[in-house]
Amino acid sequence: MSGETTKAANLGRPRSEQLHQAILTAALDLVLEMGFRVVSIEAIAAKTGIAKTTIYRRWPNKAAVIMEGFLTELRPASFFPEAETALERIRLQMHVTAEAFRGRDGALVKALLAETQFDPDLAEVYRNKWTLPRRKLVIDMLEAAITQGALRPDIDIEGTVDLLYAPIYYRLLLGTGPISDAYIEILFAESMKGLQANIASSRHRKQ
Amino acid sequence: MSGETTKAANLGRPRSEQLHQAILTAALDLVLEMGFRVVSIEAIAAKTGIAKTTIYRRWPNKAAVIMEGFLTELRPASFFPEAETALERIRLQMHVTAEAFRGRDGALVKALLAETQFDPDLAEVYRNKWTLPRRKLVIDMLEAAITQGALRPDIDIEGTVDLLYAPIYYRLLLGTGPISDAYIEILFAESMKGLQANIASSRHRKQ
Amino acid sequence: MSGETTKAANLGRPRSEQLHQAILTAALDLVLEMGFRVVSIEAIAAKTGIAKTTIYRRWPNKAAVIMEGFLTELRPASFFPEAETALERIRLQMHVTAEAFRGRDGALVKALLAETQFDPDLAEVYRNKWTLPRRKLVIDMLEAAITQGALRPDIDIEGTVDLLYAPIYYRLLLGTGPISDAYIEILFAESMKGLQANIASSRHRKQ
Amino acid sequence: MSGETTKAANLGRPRSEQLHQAILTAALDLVLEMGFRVVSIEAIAAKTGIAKTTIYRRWPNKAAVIMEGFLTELRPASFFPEAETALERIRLQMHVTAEAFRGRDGALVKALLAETQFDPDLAEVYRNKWTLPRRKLVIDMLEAAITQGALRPDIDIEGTVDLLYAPIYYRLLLGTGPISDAYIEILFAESMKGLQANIASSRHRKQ
DNA sequence: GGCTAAGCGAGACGGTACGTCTAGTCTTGGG
DNA sequence: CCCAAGACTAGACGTACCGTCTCGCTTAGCC
Repeated sequence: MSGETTKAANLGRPRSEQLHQAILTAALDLVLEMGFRVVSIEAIAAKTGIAKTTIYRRWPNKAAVIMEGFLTELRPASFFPEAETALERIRLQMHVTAEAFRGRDGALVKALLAETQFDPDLAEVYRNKWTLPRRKLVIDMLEAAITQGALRPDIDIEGTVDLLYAPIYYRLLLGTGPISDAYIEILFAESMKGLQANIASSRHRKQ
Repeated sequence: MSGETTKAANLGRPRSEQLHQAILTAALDLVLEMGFRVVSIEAIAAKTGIAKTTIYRRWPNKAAVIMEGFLTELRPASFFPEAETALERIRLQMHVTAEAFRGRDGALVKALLAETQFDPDLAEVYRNKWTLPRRKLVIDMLEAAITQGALRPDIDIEGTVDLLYAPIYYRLLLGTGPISDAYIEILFAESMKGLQANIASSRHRKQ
Repeated sequence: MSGETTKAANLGRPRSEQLHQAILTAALDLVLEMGFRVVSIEAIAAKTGIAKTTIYRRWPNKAAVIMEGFLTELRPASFFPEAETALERIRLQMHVTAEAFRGRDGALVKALLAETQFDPDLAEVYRNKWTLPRRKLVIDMLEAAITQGALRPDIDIEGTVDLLYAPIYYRLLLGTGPISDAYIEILFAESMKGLQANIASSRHRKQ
Repeated sequence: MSGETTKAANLGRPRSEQLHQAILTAALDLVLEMGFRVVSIEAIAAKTGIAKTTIYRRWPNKAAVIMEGFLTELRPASFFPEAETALERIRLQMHVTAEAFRGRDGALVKALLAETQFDPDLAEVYRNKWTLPRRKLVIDMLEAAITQGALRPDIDIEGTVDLLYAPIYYRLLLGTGPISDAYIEILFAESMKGLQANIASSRHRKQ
C-alpha cells in the first residue's frame, strides 16, 4: 500500500515545494493588499510568475488557496496564555483573540468567514480546521474552571463558549464598535456576574 | 419648495411601481433558489422579462437590488411582542429573531451580511437600515428594564445587546449548532444569572 | 378633396417649422463635425434640445433626416454654367462638381452614398432626388452637343454620362487621388479624343 | 533573430487555424444572407459556436473580420485572362470584373466599400490590399499596350484606369443600370475611340 | 371661453449588440 | 508528470442607442 503510494508519488517530476509556498504567500499578501474579492487566481499567477495551471492542479479555487495559506500561517497562534486559574486563562485568551482580530488576522477571518457563506466545502474546512479546534480548547478550559469551582457546574458549555466569543465575531463582522480590551473586559465581567439586578444584594443595600 | 419637487417628479413617463416590485420579488426568489453568488442582473432580467437597462436605471448593482428587496420585505417584522415587563418582551423578541433566522429570512441575512464584508457601501446601508434600528429598539427596551428594576443599572448597554444577540448571528454564520428555542432560553438565562459560581452573593447572604 | 386635407391638416397644434429647420441644420452640422456614424437621433435631440419623439414623428431614422437636410441645402447648386457651346458647359460643370466634392458637399455625398448601400429606401430617395435629376441635365446637354456637331451622334448617352462623371465619384469614394481641376481636364480630354493610338495620324507621321 | 521569433511564437497553445477559417467563412455567409449592417460579432459567435473573446483576440471589430474574409476569398480571382494583345487582355478583364460584380463578390465589394467611408483604418486596408494591387496590374497592362503601339503614349495612366473601371464601380454603387457585358463593350469602345466627332483626324486625312 | 386634437419635452421601457472581464479548462513545447 | 504560456469556452458585466411608449403641458382652430 505504501509501496503503491510511493510508486505513484515518484512518477514524473515532483511538485515543487517552493512554488507551493510562493503561491500561499502571494495569495495572503494579495488579500490583505487588495481585498478578497479583487484577488483572483489570475492575479496570484501574475504576481508569482507561476502558471495558472500549476495553481489549479493543487487547489480547486482561490478560496481554497487562501484558506490553506490562512491555516498554515495562523495555526500556531492563539493558544492559551499561562495563568493561575483556568478562568483567568480564558480571560487572557479573549484578549489575545481581540488583539489578533484588530489586525491582519481579523481581516482574513472576516473575508474567509464571509466566503464560507457561499461555499459549503470551504465552510466545512473552516469549521473543522479553525472553529472546532479552537472551541475545543475553550471547552476544556471551561471544564477546568468548573472543576476549580470558578463556574457554576450547571452551565451549558456550548452556550457559554458562544456567550463569551460570539460578540467578538459579531463586532468583527458587523462593525458596530471596536474590539477593544475594554470591550473584552465588559463582556467577560457581565457574563460572569450576570445582568440581572441582584435581589440578594439589593436586600443587603436596604439593610 | 414642494412645488419644485413635484414639477421635477412629474416630468416624463413615471417609473412603473409594478416593475419595481417584480424586480425585487424576483431578486429575492432567485437568491433563495440559487444562492446570492449565482444570481445576476441578467438572471433577474430574464426571469421577470424586464430589460436590463430598466434595472440598472434604478440600482447600481445586484447587491443594491437584493438589499432593497430584503429591507422592503423584512422591515415590518421583528418588532417587540407585547408582554408584562420589558425584560419579558426582550426574551420573546429573541425567540422571534431565532424563528426568523431559522427560515428564509435567515438565509437572506446570512448572504447579505457576508456580502457586506466585500462591499463597504452595502455594509453602510445594512448597518444604517437594518442593524442600528434594531439595536436601538433593543437598547430602549433594556433601558426600560433597568427603570423597572429588572436589570442592574450599571450594565454596559451596548455590550449587553451584543451579549444577547451576537450568539444568534454567530450560529447563523458559523453553523456550530441550531438556533433553537432551547438555545435562546439558555442564552437568556445564563446572561441574566451570570456564569460565575456565586461566591460573592453567598458571602453576602452569609453575612 | 383639398378641403378634407385642409381640415385634417388644421386639426390640433401645427408642427413647428422652426423645429424642422433646427433639426436639419443640427443633423448636417453633426455629420460634418463628428462623422455620419457617430451621429445619432439621440445626439441631434441633445444638441437641439428637441425631444426624440418630435424627430421620430417626422422622419423614420437618422439617414432620412440627413438626406432631407442634404437635399434642402444642396438642390440649388450644381446647375450648368453658361458658355458658348453645350460641350463647354459640360466641361465647366464637371469642374463645378469637382469643386463641390472637394468641400463639405463631398463629405455629405460620400456618407449618404455609403449609407444607401445599407438602406434601400434611402437609396431610392437618393437616386430619385439627387442622381437622376442631375443625370437628366447632363443627358440634355450631351444631346445638345450632338446636335451642335461636337459629339458623334452614335454614342451611348447613358454610358457617356458614366464615362465623364463616374471617375469623380470613384475618387471621392476610393480616395485614389485628388479631385483636382487638372484631373477633370485629363478626364474630359481623354474621353473626347479617345485612348487609342490614332492609326490615321501614325500614317501621317510615316509620310 | 529568427530563433527569438520562433521561441516567442511557439510559446503557449497555438491559435487554431480551423477556428480562423470557420470565423471568416461564417462572417461572409452572414453578410450575404443578412447584409453587412445586420451582422454582428455576436451573430458570428452564435453561428460558429466560437466564443466572442476568441474572435476579439484576432480582430478589433466586425469590419476587420469581414475584410479579411473578403480578401482571403477573392484575392486569387480577377487576374488577367490570356489573350493576343495587352489591350485585349484588359478588355477581357473588364468583363471578368463585371461578371464578378454581378454576383456575390459585387455584394461584398459594395458593402465593404460603403463601410470604408466610415472607418479610415478599414479604408486603408481596403486601398492597400484590394484597390492598389488591382490598379497596379491594370497599369502594367496599359503600359504594355502602349509599348505594343495600341494606345497613345501620351495618355495619363492613372486617369485611364479610372476612365475604364470607375463606371463599373459607379453602377455597382449607384444602381443606375446593369453591369452587363454590353455595358462593358460600350465603355471600352467609347474610351478607345473617344466621344468627339473626329474633325481633327478628318482634316488630317483630307490633308 | 371651453373643447378637441395634435404637438411637444421628458424620460421610462424592451431590445440588441457592444467590447471587456474573469473563471476554469485545454493544448502546445520544453524540462 | 511538472511547468510556463497562452488559446479557448462560457457567460455576466455595465453602456449606448435604438425606436416605442406614456405622461403632463402647450398651442392651435372650432363651436
